[in-house]
Amino acid sequence: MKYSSCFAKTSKTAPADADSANAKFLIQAGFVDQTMAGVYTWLPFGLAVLRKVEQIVREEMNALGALEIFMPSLHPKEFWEATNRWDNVDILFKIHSQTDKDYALGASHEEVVTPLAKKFIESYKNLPFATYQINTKFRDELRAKSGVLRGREFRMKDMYSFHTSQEDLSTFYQKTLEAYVRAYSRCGLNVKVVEASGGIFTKNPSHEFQALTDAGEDTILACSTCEFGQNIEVATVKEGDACPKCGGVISTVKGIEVGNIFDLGTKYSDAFDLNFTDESGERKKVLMGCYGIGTSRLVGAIVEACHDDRGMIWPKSVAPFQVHLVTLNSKDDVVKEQIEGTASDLVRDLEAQGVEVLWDDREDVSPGAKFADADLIGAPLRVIISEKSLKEESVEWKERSSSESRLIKVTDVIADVIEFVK
RNA sequence: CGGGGCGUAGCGCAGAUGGUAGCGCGUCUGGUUUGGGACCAGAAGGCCGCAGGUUCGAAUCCUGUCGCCCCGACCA
Repeated sequence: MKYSSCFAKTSKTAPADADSANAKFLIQAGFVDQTMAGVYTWLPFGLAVLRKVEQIVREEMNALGALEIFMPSLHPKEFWEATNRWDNVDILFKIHSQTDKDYALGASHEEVVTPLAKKFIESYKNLPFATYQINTKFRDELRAKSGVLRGREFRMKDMYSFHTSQEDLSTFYQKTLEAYVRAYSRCGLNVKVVEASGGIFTKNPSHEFQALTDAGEDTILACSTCEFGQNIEVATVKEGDACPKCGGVISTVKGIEVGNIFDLGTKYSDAFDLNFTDESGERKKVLMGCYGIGTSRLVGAIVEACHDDRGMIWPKSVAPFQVHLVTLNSKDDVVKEQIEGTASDLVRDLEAQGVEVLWDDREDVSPGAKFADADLIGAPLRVIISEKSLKEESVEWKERSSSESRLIKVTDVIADVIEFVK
């Protein structure tokens, strides 16, 4: 893709009121645009990242055997009344129609998926199964904040599982926990799995997935040596204590909650009378689990964890493109043509190999401005083609995460890039 | 929802004591430039968030209102 063809440009100045790194850089680099408080448009570069994150999550859910569906965001009032959440959930957006009907905008989808499952579950032979969607959620938060970390409209992957026994649910719950850790890891983010409150969902323990960074709004008590961690809301340990698992020291850290899983038990099966017939012909409640990953928040968390003072530093797996190609102008028309020719050949060959390239083809912009934009946008690899490099029959290779650059022969670039993006 | 801050050109900002709006960046034209956000000349671009009020006169004072950000409360 040519930079000049993208309408969403970078800005030299950061937005004045953005405090968090994700808001600052995502807006300044033209990845998102704020429509209103807590609501963002995902622009081409930002959408590319969001899609990659969601695809990774999708692959991990598919690997669990869950099947993807797509549920509506407009919900009938009756579904939310069935769980007493119409009047008791403050964050629920409610809509009144011209035909005098009430609807909710989906803040979550237990109320939709449970009646749905009821249509297909009759006996133990239909169980277990899990289904998920990646969709937009609406929550009337009192205060949106921190860029895409806490919005009123945001993207979320939510999965629901249905079981005949607690053992089966627990097994699936554990497998999901492991799949979540893999998904975050593939997105370039290290997370801590912590014990958390089940909120209004369940009395059973739940687990949160916390990206540990000072920008986080959650307080975590974590062992410095083993994986033990608890959200301060439910913590049975305090700072300085010995870890109950390994004896290490417990310390306080900040985290961004990028996922949460719940053992729902029969909470929703009770509300919607979701039953199955077991082997002996007895009617029993279906056991459910629900599992969420805020995918747009995850993008924000990645920025919080992966940036420096010049801009974002995308992990290869979720970068909007792998290669940021910069061509520098020459006053010599012949050399200029060589530079352009080399660049367009390189773009063509890389794209043929499935490598995504942003080519900064602007002619009226100084080298410094192009470098600053490359640092801001944060593609993993910057490749410069210039008069200087072509004299050595080379391009200049610089990784965003490193301060060193080196020359690579033009004839070797394709192979080296393919190796790099692997 | 309580507390605080801020709304002036696309972005970042300046506009004591009221007199009808300016700077930098960006944009457009022309020219010179080209390895870490180049330079010169010219130009376009504003209902000073919105609504009332005070005044001969309001970006400026008063009242209300809307919006954005931060802290807190809240948070599946």
